[in-house]
Amino acid sequence: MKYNPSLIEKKWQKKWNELDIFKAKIDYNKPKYYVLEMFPYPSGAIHMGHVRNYTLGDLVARYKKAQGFNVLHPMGWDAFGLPAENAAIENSTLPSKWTYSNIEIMKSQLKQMGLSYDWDRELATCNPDYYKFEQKMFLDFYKAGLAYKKETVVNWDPIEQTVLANEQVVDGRGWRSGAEVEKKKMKGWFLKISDFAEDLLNEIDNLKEWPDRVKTMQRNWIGKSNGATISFSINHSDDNVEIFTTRPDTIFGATFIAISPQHPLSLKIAKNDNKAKDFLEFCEKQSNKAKDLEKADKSGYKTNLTVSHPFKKDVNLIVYIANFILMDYGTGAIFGCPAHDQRDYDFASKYSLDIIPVIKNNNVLPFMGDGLHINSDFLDGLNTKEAIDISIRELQKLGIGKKTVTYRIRDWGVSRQRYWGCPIPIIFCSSCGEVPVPEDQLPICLPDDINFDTKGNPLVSHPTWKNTKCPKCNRNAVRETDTFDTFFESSWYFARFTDLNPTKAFSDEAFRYWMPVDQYIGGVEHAVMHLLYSRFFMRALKFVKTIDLIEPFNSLQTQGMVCHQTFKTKKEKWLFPNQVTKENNTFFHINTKEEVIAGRIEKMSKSKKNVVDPQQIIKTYGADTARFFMLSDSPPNRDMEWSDSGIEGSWRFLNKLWNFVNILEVENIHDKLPTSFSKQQKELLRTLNTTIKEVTKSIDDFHFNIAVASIRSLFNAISSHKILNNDDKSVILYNTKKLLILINPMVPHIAEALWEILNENGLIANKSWPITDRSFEEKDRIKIPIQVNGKMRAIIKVQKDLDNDELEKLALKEKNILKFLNDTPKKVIIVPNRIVNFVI
RNA sequence: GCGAGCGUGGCGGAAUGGUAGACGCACUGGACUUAAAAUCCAGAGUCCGAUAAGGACGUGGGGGUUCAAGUCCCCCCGCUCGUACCA
Repeated sequence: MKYNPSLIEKKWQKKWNELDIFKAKIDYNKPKYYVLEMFPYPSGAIHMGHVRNYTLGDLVARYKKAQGFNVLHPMGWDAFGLPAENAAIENSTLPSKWTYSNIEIMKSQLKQMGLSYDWDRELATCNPDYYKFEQKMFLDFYKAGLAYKKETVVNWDPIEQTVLANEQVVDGRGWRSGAEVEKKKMKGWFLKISDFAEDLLNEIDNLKEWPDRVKTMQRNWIGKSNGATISFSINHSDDNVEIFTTRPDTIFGATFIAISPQHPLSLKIAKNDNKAKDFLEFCEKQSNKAKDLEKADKSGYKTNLTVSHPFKKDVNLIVYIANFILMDYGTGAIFGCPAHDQRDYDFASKYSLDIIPVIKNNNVLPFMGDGLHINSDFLDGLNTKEAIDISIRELQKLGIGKKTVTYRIRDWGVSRQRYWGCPIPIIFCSSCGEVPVPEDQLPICLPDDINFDTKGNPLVSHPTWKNTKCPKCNRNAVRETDTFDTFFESSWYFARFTDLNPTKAFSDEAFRYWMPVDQYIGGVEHAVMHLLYSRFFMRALKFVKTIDLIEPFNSLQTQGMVCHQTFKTKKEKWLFPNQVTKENNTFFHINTKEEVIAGRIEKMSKSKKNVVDPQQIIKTYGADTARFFMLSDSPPNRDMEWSDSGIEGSWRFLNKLWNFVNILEVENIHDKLPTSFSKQQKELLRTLNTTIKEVTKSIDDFHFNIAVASIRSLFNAISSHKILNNDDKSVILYNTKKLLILINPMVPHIAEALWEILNENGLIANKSWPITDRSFEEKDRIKIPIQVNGKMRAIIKVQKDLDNDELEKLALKEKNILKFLNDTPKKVIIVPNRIVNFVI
């Protein structure tokens, strides 16, 4: 029988479904294991990134099940978001309709992949059954003082009359309208993540199974700095300007003060100073994306104000308004010490300000390192650490400074001026002010009767939706028309999966049993924001006494991107890979036959058309081949390249496996091992044993490509085993069954089918993971490389654990070694069972 | 700009500081076939050498530590992710 994936995949998916074997139930007799992949945005169709992510997760889920864990492996939809509104505008449909139909499509695609989800736990965040709970959570946060309203600056498109997301601003213009984007001040809701900054930072140390790079990024994002605030009094005025610095020790090198354009003092100055006003307007036009802001040329406006230096009586420092000073960080003001800070140096050079070195070095400025202080009065001769302490002490004595800790992390702005998100349950009353919606009036559902013909947020222009009565005084009032940032939904969905309780966000028992997530898997692009918000959310929920857990994810793995070669016509038009054919190392357009330029290998993206549709791949080769290729080539945490030849290779391997098992003679052969073995049999069993060890370790280490490689090696060993008698057949059958169990988490359909062909009863999905057998553990003879001066010159095969003298003697018998050893070696380095190195 | 990561044959990638290139793809030769595909067997980092033995070079570039460096340290180059309203 030929390998027919579409036939067997359907058959076994149906079987798993009928037997409901992936349904998760609380069972206190088994250790639990919660494996979760980041849920997708229902954009319309699954892409290779999803295929990769979910294949990784499914491997873990099935592997842990085989190891005897009670596995929870759910899937759902991150269903609110901007693309649904864009689609609604472009195709005059409703965001909900578009989203739900996408969910249908994508769900059927995921089902074709044979993933071991408990679909009974499926959720969509745009469903009121889901978002009603987060309205309650927000109210809890609000009542606990964790949510507040403050003014914020947004991108405003004057033509569309709408707020633009950063990604909708292209070169300072609205992506649809092309209008120059304005900055507009608006009030929005914020959550006090900064209250938890210290704890979020400290607890990173306890995230033992998170990648170091993610932890480093989060630490840097939180950005704790120890420093000082110093208050400078402004000459001829009662005002002060308070600055923050991490380097109070360089105070004697201060040559100017710089304040943010959004600083209250800047605004005050601009009232009576048109040039200052012009400068602030210039700054407002600058992009507020961090990357643009930092890259922009440093520029400043010299105000008429000066402050006096606290320790240098006759020195006055000019106050500048400078575009590179961020209002959100520290106090929004600094003192500039050009000699020891790159940005200050650039600024001072541009405006010809004094540069006074205060730390001794070899005169290369700016110098950011440590050293002995000079030109610094009472700090002279001290190193940085001492000088920081003393300078703060002296500032304190003067009553103008103190030790201060600052965090770079800002409070989380959760307001979005959009329709397709969870409504924020607040009512504005002209007499009572902002009033939380009473809990018995939840949920506040989105209206369906909307249209996007009117500009701006449909909730604002809706004729009735926002009109309501004040819960306190019953007078006419209006609802908050902002909706939540979609990171709100993704900050707790993993907890909701533990139990789709209709009345509570999560039942205590289910939460306590399943949480935290044991293995979380997703793209590295979420390293900071999503993961940090989720960590914050757990803390906030604990703060309002909903739960008692602070870290949602025990182990984290981040996957790389799926990349593919790009193709362009000579006229610079992108082509899909299936429009291109290769002949003699040259690429041609499949229809026009014109030559095609093969571009760089890049992340698959629709805009560059270098995408391969998973649906097509599954149709051609089946889900198992797609899954196997996803696992076999690259380690999960690195980028991988999709290649046609790679998928072909996987397809060929599964065919080989299929054919091999199909022609295996199993009638009257049992898989009980003989009592004694031939040399060949022993070698094969040894290979099996190493393979079990290696596959287990590689899966535990998340090096699935190595697990695949060793399974392939095992298969090569089994299939090349010569059959001389029935004992050989038994050994082969024994090995093949173990191989099928090992490969099952990767390619579950073919594994089930072959399991059945071998006359096995029951599902392979329910079989236990194989264990190693000590009697086949190690080889007794090993190879030892012999080096001369660190260069490998010979290899000898010796008895294991041979002592050093014997080893040296044997090594010295090698012709090639003697050739290089003219003298007696100066030194002989021997690492037992490892290496011999003669140094001459 | 800042923060983080990555860089190994023609390609994807293996390698507790101890034989660089496991496993696979592509390639070459052979078997089978009327032929092709598929399949099977063999070969293979580059260069020198005879298709051998053996040698030289070789993990983005430059320097260093070490008996020994892909691996550790310093500098540089390139690419990727994030940068707070994309998800």
